[in-house]
Amino acid sequence: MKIRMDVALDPTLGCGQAHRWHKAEDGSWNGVVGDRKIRLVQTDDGFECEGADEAMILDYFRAEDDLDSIYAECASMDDYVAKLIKGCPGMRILRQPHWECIATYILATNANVKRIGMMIENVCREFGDDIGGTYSFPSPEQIVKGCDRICNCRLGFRADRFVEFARKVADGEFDPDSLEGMGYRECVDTLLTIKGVGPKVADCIALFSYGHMNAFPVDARIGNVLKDVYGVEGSYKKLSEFAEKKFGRYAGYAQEFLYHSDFIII
DNA sequence: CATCAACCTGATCA
DNA sequence: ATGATCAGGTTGA
Repeated sequence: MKIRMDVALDPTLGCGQAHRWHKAEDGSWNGVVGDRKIRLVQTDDGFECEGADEAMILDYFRAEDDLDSIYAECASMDDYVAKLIKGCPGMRILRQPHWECIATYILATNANVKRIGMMIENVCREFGDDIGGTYSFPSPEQIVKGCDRICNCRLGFRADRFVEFARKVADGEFDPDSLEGMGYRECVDTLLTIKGVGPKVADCIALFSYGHMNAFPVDARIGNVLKDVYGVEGSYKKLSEFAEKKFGRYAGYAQEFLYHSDFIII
């Protein structure tokens, strides 16, 4: 199926916002979203897609976002970001499934990207369904049901938090869909009630799953950029407030460009 | 509210 | 080779 869209798959799927995509040697992108095994091939005006229906993939790529106007607004807020944008066109923020996004980001604490990906694959292999050479992201129920095997996933101190969250969702105590209509602040505050979700992870989830484009996750790397480029440092709250003022309602997009400023050729 | 050590594990570095 | 250090942070004191 052919999808027409202003998008560059490499920065969008390779930037680290989603963890289950892998670029094959032939240049195609293979990944799993929920229980769908998907293959994408970049074309001049979008991409070729196998494994997902059109509505699902348009939703996942936030097809309603007009990159030109978003980039123009980001660029108008800051010269440095403006330069980065020119060097990295077609980068889109995704809309990841809520449960999957929260669960995976609970694993993303104090570990490097490689290990995060490894933990996620372990979880999928252990609890998910075999969907032909790879595994679906497990449901909360699948995790709860097999939680005595969690040690096989090598999650370390994250294991308890991960299982506890799965149990809460399975029990209906926490409903990821219920955050849908919330504003940014309420969404983040609700996410912060989850054990294993702190301010940085909450912002990642708000941005990558609930569409709060003003969210600006501050991790170690972004902290360095803010210090080196803008001369600001301090608490999460302080940096976060600086970013909100500096980059405006699309701060999340600005964050993505700043995060990868090392790799973007200006 | 700000600060700080401890935390599983696997990779990297001395 | 073997031990120290570090990595998309969060928690609890």
